Amino acid sequence: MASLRLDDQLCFGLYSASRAVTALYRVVLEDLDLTYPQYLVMLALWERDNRLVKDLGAELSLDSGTLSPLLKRLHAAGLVERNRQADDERAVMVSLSETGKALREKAEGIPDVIGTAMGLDDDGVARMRAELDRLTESVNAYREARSPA
Amino acid sequence: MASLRLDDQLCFGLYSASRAVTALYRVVLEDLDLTYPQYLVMLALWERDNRLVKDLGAELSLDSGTLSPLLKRLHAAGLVERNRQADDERAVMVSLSETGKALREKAEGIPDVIGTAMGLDDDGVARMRAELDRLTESVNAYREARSPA
DNA sequence: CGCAACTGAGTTGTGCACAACTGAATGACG
DNA sequence: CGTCATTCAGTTGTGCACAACTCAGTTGCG
Repeated sequence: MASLRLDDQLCFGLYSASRAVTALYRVVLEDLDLTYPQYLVMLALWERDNRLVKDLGAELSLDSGTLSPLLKRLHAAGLVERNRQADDERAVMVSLSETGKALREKAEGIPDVIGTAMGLDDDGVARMRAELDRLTESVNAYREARSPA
Repeated sequence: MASLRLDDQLCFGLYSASRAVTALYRVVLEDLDLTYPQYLVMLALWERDNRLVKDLGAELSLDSGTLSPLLKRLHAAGLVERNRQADDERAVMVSLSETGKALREKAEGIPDVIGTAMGLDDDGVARMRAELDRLTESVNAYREARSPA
């Protein structure tokens, strides 16, 4: 039976874990002068360059209200270029600059550092990821049913 | 072997899950006119009233930079009182108003709604909470070792 | 064609999260 | 007793996250 006690709640555990991981990234990403959300955008671009703002938003579940200023900062840091599409003037293509591509080298070691800090073996990581994905899916489905977009 | 691929990463799963749960709370807490962090403070006070700002901060791992304006908003909403201690003028005691106490009734149903949305049985919740707590602990220990307070 | 509906990016405003700081109150110690 | 370090709450500034909105560009459709 669920109660209103703070320490019963899975949600608080999730919130705490997420903040703890972000705090670790803050330290690790200091070298690269990136915040965690900026690092996520860079990850997406390192994986596949030349993306529309819309597509980055879909992958990270972030809207233009978050991405526009974030991309402006990445541009100011010299890491990405932004160009409107010729065939659709509404759309903006985001591309890595040479500096942005080069930064990938400095990021190579990060996943292992984070992995070590989490103290999970590969199985543990995979299991937890699967559970978290299922949880996200379930929660989003419930919310969308209750509060239709 | 950890890689820089976005969809490999446990951290992104954690970040996504945390945002999904917060988005669900946003809908559920609409009735109470509370944000999720405000709800956490109310939970802490419903559990034990009359707390110093410092103690709330310790329980929720939030500093005064976050709590001071949040408590100001809870006060403006008529839910809490804030009074400086007579024996230590630095400390501020946070107490529930009658309205704040009464709001608890409206919150009684929330844990079950969230539980249903997450689609986990009691065992699943307990297991996940344990894993998340362990993860938080491990990550915080690593970070504190690497970047001493 | 004409125009209404929609789409994509951006802006504005609110509220967290956190670093860095201020300033008053307290405590420790020679 | 004096003074120096510490503690506590609050403020300021930056950067997400998100709702609500604007506005130009595009599409659909009669």
